[in-house]
Amino acid sequence: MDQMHQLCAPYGAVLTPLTALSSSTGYNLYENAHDVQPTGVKRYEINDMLQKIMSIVNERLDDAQERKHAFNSHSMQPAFFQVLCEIKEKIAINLRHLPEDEPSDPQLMRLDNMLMAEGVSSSSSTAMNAVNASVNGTSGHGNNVDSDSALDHSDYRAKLAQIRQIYHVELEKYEQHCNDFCSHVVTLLREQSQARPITAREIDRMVDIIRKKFSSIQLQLKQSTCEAVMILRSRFLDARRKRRNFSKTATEVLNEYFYSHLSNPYPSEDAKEELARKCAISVSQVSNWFGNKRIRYKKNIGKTQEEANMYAAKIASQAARQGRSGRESPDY
DNA sequence: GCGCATGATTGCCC
DNA sequence: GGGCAATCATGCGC
Repeated sequence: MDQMHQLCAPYGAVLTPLTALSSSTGYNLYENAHDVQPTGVKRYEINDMLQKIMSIVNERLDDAQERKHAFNSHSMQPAFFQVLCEIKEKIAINLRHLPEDEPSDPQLMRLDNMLMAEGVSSSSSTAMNAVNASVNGTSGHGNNVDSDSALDHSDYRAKLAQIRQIYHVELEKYEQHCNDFCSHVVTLLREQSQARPITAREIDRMVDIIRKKFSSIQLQLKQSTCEAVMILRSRFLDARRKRRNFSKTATEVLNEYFYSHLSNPYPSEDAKEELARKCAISVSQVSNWFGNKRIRYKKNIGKTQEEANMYAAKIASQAARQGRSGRESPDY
């Protein structure tokens, strides 16, 4: 914002160095003993002009138009402009000292990624896909959903859609204000460039600075949105703790695999996917099931022996049937 | 309502 | 990252 202050500073801010520099510019304002300048303009005229310039900045733009026009058409205006150019050169308000474009903020990138992943900052169709993926994700219910959880899901979707809507409305508002402010500043600087040296590149720089300021506000908006999504998500995840037992068929399929691979009950990723497909559950649910099963089998090996025998007999009879029909035994 | 079964989560280890 | 062990939270039969 310092650069903005420097560029938008009242004319008075550069009038003090004007005195000091006047002798070196050839427009010595005060040293003439008879109060007459080399151009034939008297000292009181210069003071009068400076006073007018000073007062212009305190007036409304509309009210100042006439006086600005008078200033621009004044015979001393080109000389004054030249003085300001040289002053500017001396006090080094130039682009060499302005910082180059900064790399993308990693925090902003993280927030953007999260908002994209949650389907908040992407297009609407992609957003709903992301929401659906989030709701029916790998660690979720899979296809094992009932009407209660469906209600939870629709509630989650509705709330996420609400967050998305608020986010986009606010974002649009910020962008609108930013554009309005930028165009206002550009107009102002272009107008001022008639009276003092302001290059097009400096105006562009100023617009960049303003946009960066507004992007910091956007960052806050993104942070707030992320927080809201996280809170909503954590509530939904809590709700997902309401587990549902697997279907009888699913449990049988899993048990058959477990007891037929009792020497090494560690299904490969492919086998887990196949089991997940057969049982209509997710791969992570299959992993959970086998994790629980291994521990509980080991803890209770005597008690589960009966179950093991039952499945062993079942597997043997299946193998016998398949042998008679010439089919190969299923292998995950 | 109680106790057990069971799916999910968490923290730790390798 | 996968597996183990402990634990939580819920389902379910009695």
